[in-house]
Amino acid sequence: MSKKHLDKIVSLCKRKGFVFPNSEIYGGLKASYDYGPLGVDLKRAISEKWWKVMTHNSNIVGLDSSIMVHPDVWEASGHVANFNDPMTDNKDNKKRYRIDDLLLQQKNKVIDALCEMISIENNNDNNTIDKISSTLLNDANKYNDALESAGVVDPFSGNVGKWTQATQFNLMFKTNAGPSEKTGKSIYLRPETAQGIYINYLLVQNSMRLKVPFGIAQIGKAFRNEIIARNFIFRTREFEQMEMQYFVHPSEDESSMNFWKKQRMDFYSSELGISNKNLKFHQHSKDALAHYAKDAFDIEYNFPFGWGEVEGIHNRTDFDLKEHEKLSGKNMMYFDAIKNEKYHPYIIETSTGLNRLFLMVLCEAYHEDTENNRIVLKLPFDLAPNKIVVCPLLKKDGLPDKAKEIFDIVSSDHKCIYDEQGSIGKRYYRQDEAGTPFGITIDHETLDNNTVTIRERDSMEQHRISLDKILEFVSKNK
RNA sequence: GCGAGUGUAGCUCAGCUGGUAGAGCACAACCUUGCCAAGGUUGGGGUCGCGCGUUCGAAUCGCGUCACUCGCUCCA
Repeated sequence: MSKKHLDKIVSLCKRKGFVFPNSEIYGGLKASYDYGPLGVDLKRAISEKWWKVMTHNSNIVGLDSSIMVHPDVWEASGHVANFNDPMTDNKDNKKRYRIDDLLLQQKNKVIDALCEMISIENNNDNNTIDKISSTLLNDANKYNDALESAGVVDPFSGNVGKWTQATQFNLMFKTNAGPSEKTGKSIYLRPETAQGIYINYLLVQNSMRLKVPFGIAQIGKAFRNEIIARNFIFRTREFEQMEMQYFVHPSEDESSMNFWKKQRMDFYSSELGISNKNLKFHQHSKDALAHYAKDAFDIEYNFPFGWGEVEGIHNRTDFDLKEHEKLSGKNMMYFDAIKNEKYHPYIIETSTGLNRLFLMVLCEAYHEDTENNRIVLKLPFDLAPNKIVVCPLLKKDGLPDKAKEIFDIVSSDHKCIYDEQGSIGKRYYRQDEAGTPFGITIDHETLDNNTVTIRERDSMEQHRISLDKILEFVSKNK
């Protein structure tokens, strides 16, 4: 599938009511999209599949925690410290660097010069580096040209760079709780839903009388100030996560990791109809691991723009629980009454982006049927926004009345749509493009003997069946 | 954030070196049509992303801005 396909999918999404650009009448807002009537149904169908697969398992329960939480949560999680990296650009070649990364690659005399400039001692350690970068940031105006005058070399060009002053990139959205800017408290919109699970995990465990291993599942919005937001709905600043955090005994972490890797990969093929050839695992290398992770796998999908992550399966160890215990001073240990043992469970995280799954499902379903000159969205029946289109063959002779009657009956079991506009072929094609799996057509014969033709979207085959066999046919052929 | 490109009707686009907008599809109404788009008639819809400037006059030129695409960069 080529990049051109993405353009076509974007256009189809807008035409058919799946996804609209947000705030379009005001010129748009970067990387912000709205889900239209068909889109919201598709998105909901995907999340319902996930919810069912997760929480119908007896030892996984649901949670809906708040988007806004106590700011200390993000101190404890490491998000405040780890995602506020001071950056600088080299104006000569437009390269951008994290200042700490850059300094690590400098000769000692350069670091010495910087230390002297900001009057600290050079201990030749990471602490010194951190101190330099935070000072450059905090007094950005004063140390405007510090990097350049200290002779900091651009590793790419090998020359001293023309460095801009240190700039902070805040990955978290900061806002104010309380009606007054002055008295209110600065808080963050959550950058991941996981922390809401961790801070509640003992309450959940107690109230549901759960024993390790158990899981907590949550679907909700998260917010990140991505530096680049691109590829349609693939990376947006506001997005919806579906996370399941699985709490295990520390000795069980690796087996649990393997279990969930398989479970999650299977989900895509068996529940969402994604072809295996378009899916793969990607293991994070040890030095690319997040600050909390011991091991991490992504599930990637072959998007029109290349392989992209749709889910992360991470071994987060006991890092988060221990950090929360440290900062809050509250016990975060699980008590195993049978073994009479107290410990911090390890957490295996499965974290997926609903919006990405949505895009993946659309990319997978999109087909150009050149033989019949039509576009078909081959969505699985369960995911299709509309299941059946009901059409009178002609807009006369009482056929519309009969069709509406049938529409009412079938609608009680399946989401249906009624269409009498245009030629019958045109109406079929319209629905093919929206992914509607079946079409029922009412003709004069229907008036005589209560039979209709039912047409299948993918094969375009038609069958004559009696009215009372519609549901049976649909459930057999979906 | 930097660089390049793009921005005209719901969608895809045309509009030459400036003279105040078009097509196809889509949509709506009516006719036609007895099962797989593109038949007929009629109609709705655009201050040409937005702002400022140059000009007698700008969709067309310049600057700024917003958005999208691509490349760097970043990515829990």
